[in-house]
Amino acid sequence: MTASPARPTAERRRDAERTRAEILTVATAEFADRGYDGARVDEIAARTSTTKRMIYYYFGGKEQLYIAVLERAYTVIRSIERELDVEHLDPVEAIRRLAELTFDHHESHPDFIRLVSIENIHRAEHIARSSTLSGLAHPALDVLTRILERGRAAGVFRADADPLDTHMMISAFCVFRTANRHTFNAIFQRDMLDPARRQHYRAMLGEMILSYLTARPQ
Amino acid sequence: MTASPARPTAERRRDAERTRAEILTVATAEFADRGYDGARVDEIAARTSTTKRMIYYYFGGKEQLYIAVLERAYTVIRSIERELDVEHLDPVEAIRRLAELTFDHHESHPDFIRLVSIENIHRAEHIARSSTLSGLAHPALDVLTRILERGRAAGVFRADADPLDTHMMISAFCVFRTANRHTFNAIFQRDMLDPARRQHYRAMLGEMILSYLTARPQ
Amino acid sequence: MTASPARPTAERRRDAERTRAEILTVATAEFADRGYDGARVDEIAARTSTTKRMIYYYFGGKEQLYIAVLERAYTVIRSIERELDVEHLDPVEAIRRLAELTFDHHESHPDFIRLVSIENIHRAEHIARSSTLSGLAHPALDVLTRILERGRAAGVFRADADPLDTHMMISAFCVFRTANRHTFNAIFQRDMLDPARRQHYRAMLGEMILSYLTARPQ
Amino acid sequence: MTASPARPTAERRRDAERTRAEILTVATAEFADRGYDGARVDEIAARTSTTKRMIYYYFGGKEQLYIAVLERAYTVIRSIERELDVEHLDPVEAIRRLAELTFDHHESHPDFIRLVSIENIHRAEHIARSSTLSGLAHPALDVLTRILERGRAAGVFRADADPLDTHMMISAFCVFRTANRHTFNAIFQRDMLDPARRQHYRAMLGEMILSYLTARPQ
DNA sequence: CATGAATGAGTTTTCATTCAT
DNA sequence: AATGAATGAAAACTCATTCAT
Repeated sequence: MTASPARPTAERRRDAERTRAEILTVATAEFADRGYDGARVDEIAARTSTTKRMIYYYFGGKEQLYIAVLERAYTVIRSIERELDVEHLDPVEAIRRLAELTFDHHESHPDFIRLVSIENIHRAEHIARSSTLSGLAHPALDVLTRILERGRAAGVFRADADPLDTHMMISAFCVFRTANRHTFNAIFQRDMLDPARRQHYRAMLGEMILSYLTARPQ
Repeated sequence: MTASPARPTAERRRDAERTRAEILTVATAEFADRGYDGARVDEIAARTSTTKRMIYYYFGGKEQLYIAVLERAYTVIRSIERELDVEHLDPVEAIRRLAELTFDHHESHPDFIRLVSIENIHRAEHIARSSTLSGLAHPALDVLTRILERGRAAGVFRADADPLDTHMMISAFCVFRTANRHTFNAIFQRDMLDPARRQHYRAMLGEMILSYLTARPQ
Repeated sequence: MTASPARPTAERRRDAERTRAEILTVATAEFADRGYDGARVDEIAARTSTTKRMIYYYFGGKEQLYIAVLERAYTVIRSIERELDVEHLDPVEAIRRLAELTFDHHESHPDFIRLVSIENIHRAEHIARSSTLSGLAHPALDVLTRILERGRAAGVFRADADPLDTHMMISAFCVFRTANRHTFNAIFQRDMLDPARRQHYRAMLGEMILSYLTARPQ
Repeated sequence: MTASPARPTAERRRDAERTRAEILTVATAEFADRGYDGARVDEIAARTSTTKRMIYYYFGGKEQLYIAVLERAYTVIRSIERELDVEHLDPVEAIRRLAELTFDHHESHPDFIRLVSIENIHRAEHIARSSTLSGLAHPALDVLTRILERGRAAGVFRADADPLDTHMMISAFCVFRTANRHTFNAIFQRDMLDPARRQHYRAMLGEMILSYLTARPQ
């Protein structure tokens, strides 16, 4: 009867989605910045266009919000990994390219690295609690698996090269550079994220991984 | 009522030192376990034979206690590094041995690794605030510097091999294995600290470092 | 060394005890007045000479405070019951006297009756959680048991008279009069606690119990 | 989009009535279960096929909903009382039968008893606020009045037997058995609602009331 | 009639720190 | 050197109710 309108349900739902997303974005920054215990729900709310109440309305509590943050962060990273396009290269160049892209992704997602560090401090208990996170695919690992197979078949990679080990070596280097930047700099006065040293580390990673993969096992 | 027994000054000083040390030990465990913000002063006091008041008496507050914990933790690690005795080996074997011993030290000091992660979350602001920590020597780095020099002189190591870069590669691997154990296991179902895989990782680290150092720069 | 004084430890402990007791007294009134969910920790604190923080310091939380209130209330009632001195009377008079004293106790402890009603709304879950409350003695029941035995032996009481049943009949009457006062009055316009009717109800209870106990089972 | 089908007014009214009734049923359970302050509007809405908004639409608010719950509960009980059909019996048997039926009604309406307890905690303020509840007839009391009159006329009942007092004695017993079930059981380890003891209590009530009514006043 | 989103004001709880002796 | 009691400020969380459509 009433010429209702202006804002149909679909539009309002979009608003709700936007509110949820805004909270999530702000919460990601806050949790990454201060850790789970250091983060303040009040602070997250204050940096939002909504109120603290909405955080509880949409997420239920601080912990669930944190889990939602982790879920989104991992999902984003995984979707980036899915863009990896290196399989048209020969195995050696594919690995180098993969390592470099991984290096780049870590550098451009410091919040994600921090969230992972924070989650490790909590012994990954929140990941364990999230079915979303447990069931996530590993695009980068899949790509790596295929490249290593090709390289082994071609005889350029050592026979015992393992995808997950290789992934670990790459990750270790990239994660350490970001996650341990501050203590490393404080102790050794060397900023691993100094742009002037970026190319150096990027090349070093590729050589480290390739020299390992192309070496004969001892 | 009780006429408190006359205790000689020296004895009382020893008691004080013991109390301080006890607090420090408990605090190390608590901070490593829960992070700076997650740690509870009450909890530390409760696990101690003294009272909360003593924490304030001896250390001044939670932050200073945390800094004292960091200082002791770094000092202990450094004194372990000072024990390194690899310089009688030829450069290649010395590096392998150094990497393996570093690997072992990381494995046997998980609390230290956690404290470092925690301190990185706080952007090393407490280390910066501590003159003790800024001025600490780097025995491992000194050893590494001398070995690399010998190796380069002998022509077995690449000319551009840098001590701090090498130290970083070793640390990255060892730290990642411990610090990121939980998320890695949650995501990939592989426990990097599984004793059954220990020897595998230990050898892998040596090969990775040596294949890099002995490779020709590309 | 310092001529310490003014307030020795014992005295301060007494203060603490006084603080605890004050909180308990105020809390008893608040919980009895508004029920568990209706009671406000803030309100209890406000009516106290201490702060809300002290409630948590001494009791741990709202629920534990409520349990402490229940424990004290039951303990007080039991100590009153222990004063019962009716066993020098012949069985009939002893029962009448016991009923009358119970009647009096209920009338003078309306808060206790309210707490019991409230606890029943919560299905006695807090009593179940309190070891103190589960293990409380029942002086009134013990007295009753002995009187009924004497009466049965003398042939004045019916053979199937049971102490707990008798206790229940007495309690039902006394509790109902207090606990259901308000709805009864709202529905029937009769205030069961009107002082003018007090003696009437008091006598009625005695007759009801005694006529039952002295009747032949049908 | 969907051209909502033309529904005749009568049908919509019936839906409305059904919605109202559903809310009332759910609310009765929730209020009886948790008390006025413990009940949650959200919870009631969630257990309903409608939304929270409807509760406010139909009832105005939590308090009015609670009053509506009380009104329906009392109305139901009164209509049951109106079914009482004991006046064809001789006075003694009529009283016994009346007591037993009251006993049965209490047992089969535990939610009603709980609501009455809850309302007493609130000093019957909501009943006072409801004109419906104040003006309710008392069928049971009317029946009782006539039986007692007959009995007194016949000389089998004591001259001072009062209908409302008799009603109170019966109610006290029946209400206590249900309302105080939990604390009684927690304290004395006797479940007054154990089906095995049902007949015992039922007979006991009749004897208690009749022995009183047939006794000579003392 | 109906509904999902939103919210203000309150409510419980926590925590590092200090006081008085 | 030591201690139990105390505390203010802030933090997380809750709930009945209303808004906009």
